[in-house]
Amino acid sequence: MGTPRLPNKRWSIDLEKKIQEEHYADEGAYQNRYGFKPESGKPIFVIDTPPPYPSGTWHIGAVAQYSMIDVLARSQRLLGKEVYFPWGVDRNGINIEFTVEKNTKRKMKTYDRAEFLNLCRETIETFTQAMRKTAARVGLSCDFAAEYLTDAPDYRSVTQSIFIELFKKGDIVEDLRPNIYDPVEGTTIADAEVERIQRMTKLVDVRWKTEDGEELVISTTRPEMICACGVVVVHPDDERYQHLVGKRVNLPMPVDERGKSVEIQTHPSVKSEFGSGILMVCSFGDQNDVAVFRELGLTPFQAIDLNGCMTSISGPLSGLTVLDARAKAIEMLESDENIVSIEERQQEIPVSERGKNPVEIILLKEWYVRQTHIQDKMLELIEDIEFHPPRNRQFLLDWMENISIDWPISRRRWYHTEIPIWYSEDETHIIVPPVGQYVQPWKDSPPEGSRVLLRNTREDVGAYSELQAEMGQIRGEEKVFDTWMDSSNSNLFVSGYLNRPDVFEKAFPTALRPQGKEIVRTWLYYTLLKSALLLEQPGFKHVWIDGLGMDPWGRKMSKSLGNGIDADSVLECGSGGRTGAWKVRGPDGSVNLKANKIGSECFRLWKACEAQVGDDFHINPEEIESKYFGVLTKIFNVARFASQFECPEQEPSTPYPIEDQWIKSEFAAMMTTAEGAWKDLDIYTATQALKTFGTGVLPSHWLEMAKSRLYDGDEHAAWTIHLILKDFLAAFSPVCPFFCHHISMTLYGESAVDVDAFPQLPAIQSDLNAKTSDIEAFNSEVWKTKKENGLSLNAEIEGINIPDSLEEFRETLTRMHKLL
RNA sequence: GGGUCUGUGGUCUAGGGGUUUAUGACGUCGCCCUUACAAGGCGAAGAUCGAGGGUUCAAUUCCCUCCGGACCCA
Repeated sequence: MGTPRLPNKRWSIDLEKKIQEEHYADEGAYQNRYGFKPESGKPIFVIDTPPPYPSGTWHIGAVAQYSMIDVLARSQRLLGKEVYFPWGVDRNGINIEFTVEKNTKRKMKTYDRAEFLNLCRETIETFTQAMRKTAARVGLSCDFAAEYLTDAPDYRSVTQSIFIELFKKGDIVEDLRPNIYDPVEGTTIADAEVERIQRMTKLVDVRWKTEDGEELVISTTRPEMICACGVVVVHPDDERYQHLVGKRVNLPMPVDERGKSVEIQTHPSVKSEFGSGILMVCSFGDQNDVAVFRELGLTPFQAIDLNGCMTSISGPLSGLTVLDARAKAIEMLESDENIVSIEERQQEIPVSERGKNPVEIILLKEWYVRQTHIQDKMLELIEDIEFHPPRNRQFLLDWMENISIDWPISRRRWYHTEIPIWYSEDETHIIVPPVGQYVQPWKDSPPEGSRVLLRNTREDVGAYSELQAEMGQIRGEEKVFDTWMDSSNSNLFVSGYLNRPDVFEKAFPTALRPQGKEIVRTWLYYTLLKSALLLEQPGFKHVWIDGLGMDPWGRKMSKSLGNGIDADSVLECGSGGRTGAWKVRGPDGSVNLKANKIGSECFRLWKACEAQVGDDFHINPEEIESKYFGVLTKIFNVARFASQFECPEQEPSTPYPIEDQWIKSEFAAMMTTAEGAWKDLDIYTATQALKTFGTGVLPSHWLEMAKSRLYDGDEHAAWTIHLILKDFLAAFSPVCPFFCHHISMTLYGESAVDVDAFPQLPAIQSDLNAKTSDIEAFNSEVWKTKKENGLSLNAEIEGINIPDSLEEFRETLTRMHKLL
């Protein structure tokens, strides 16, 4: 026995930070420890981490989730896998464009394109730096040296090459179709980017006349769209209007370049109880109009142009914005006495998620990824993927069931990956770059190795260098990709597609996709779509879909609610003796939360213990500290206690006393559970098992039994405590890596985070494990009796009987409790 | 408005027809500085398992409806 080799009396945030800094400081050592070494010979385990989008603050829920991905990465290393835990940053997209516009108070399209891109790049780089810091502070063991940025040439070239590959296969098509369009931002958007808001609108009852003079009334909120009306419909079962079906009705507004009347037909989508029960269908007032036009085989009109203004078919409204046109249409209808009534009513209108602008549906020639044809195949492939938790597979299936149109992927924005195409002067040919080459067609010429394809049939007709003269004045595509086009390549990119074919062969399907449940319909779906189209394979072996971080009352954290909690404030809480304080708006006014020490280890332990994968979790710093900091202290003290006893050079060859056999068997049983849980990506079960053992039966029962032997220099006891502690730290290190690293380095000179094979376990003796509850009950009873009799715990006591079931433990229990 | 998931002491959680007078943790209360640990130990109180209906000899567990929450969609 000597002085404890762990000098600190307890775990602290300052100690944690010091260890962390040392850990990250030596890049060589760090890379050696956590870098991806595909040639190591171990089974490859690639994690397709969600590249975070730097926006200035990293949501604490996302940081918590990311720390759990780190737990998965570390636990797989512990199980002997060659883990690739990439650090990627998603930097494409409209968010950063908006940020720059806001900061400079200037709209994107007033800039020179190259100048604007530079501003975006600089801004996003500062955000990225802050995010890297937080990533290190929460203890991520990513391969930071291999950082990838989705706006960097190497990543974008993969996106472009995949686009070309899919185009050649016929899975990407160009077509004139109705598109959801944000006229303010000047771009098409996908279904997934539309949201709806409530607003007041005028519902106008307009008088129409059939060609033979019968009057009918049609209610509409969009009278300016009358010029694009293709048909008037009634419900097939509506008795009131059967006589009208087949007749023609005159448009109540003047129009140009089109017929002045339309036919009356039937359609089941009409709600007879709404207004008069007669509906005008225009190209395109809403999604239903799109469906009716398609079903009835009508030719759509182009009523609104790319600037959100009325086109020439609207006659006197032409050139006006939609809102002005609506006002003028009402005015004109009124002066012609064609308005029966106007009613103010609340209505839900579709707006763009990013700009909150009312969107229009207009006809545009855009690029699409075909997806409706492959749904059945995808369903088949997805069956091979293991979901964690299994029920979250349903989110994906539900979304897939609702896929009815192809995925529009072109956008009229700038800070995105460019569509890698040039068009010949006569528009019949397209020119594409060679694989792996990043191009910006809006400013560059086709690079060496570019090919010429027929635009319609995709047939390769030769090298651009040879056909250049025939192409005439070529035009570079100005449009860019939807950012999901980039993100949905992440698993291919990190698994080595195109860049490391040798690795890709072993690494695909990607071992694990961890993500939040809110982006199943986008990131997960689009990624699986790509894998299905390109490779006819499921993209992943495992998909791990976690819940979301909520405020302490279970509500979503948001700026408008004022209930957000900053991640850095929690991770830094307790450093330099500073306490943390948070003012959070709750359901009944503001609440002040206080904590003295949290840090990354406690934060990670909390998330690991608190919620099963898939469940939403409440984030309350006070709770994190009170429930989990004590666990660290307890385990730290067990180690500190153990550290005063030398570990024997060799395992003693004589038989172990019964209590040592018992605790080793208990330990083996617990570790078996933990190992199974780690294999199963079940953080909760593994951590709970370790925590319960490490703070419960080990210190409270066995340590008390073995204490006197330890003080007496007993080799069996010393060997046992160190055997258990060392392997415990290895198994616990995925959750609290710096904590375990520090203790194991101090005691054993080897780091728990470097263990790359799950420890060999002692034999499980189930007859001994069966005694555990009796032992715990007996000990409790003795402690209680001593307390009731006012005796200190190390006082002698008489009159206590050891039950028959614990006969084998008679000697140790007698010594432990000083029974007489 | 629709779909999916979810609902166990103040908080988080285990259990998934009878072995349950429902597990454990935190918090609360009471007692105790017992040589690793008061960031500890012992003990106590606290839940009609969201509400109502049904199936069953038996429901916290299965079914239905409703209510709350979350995610997604319209």
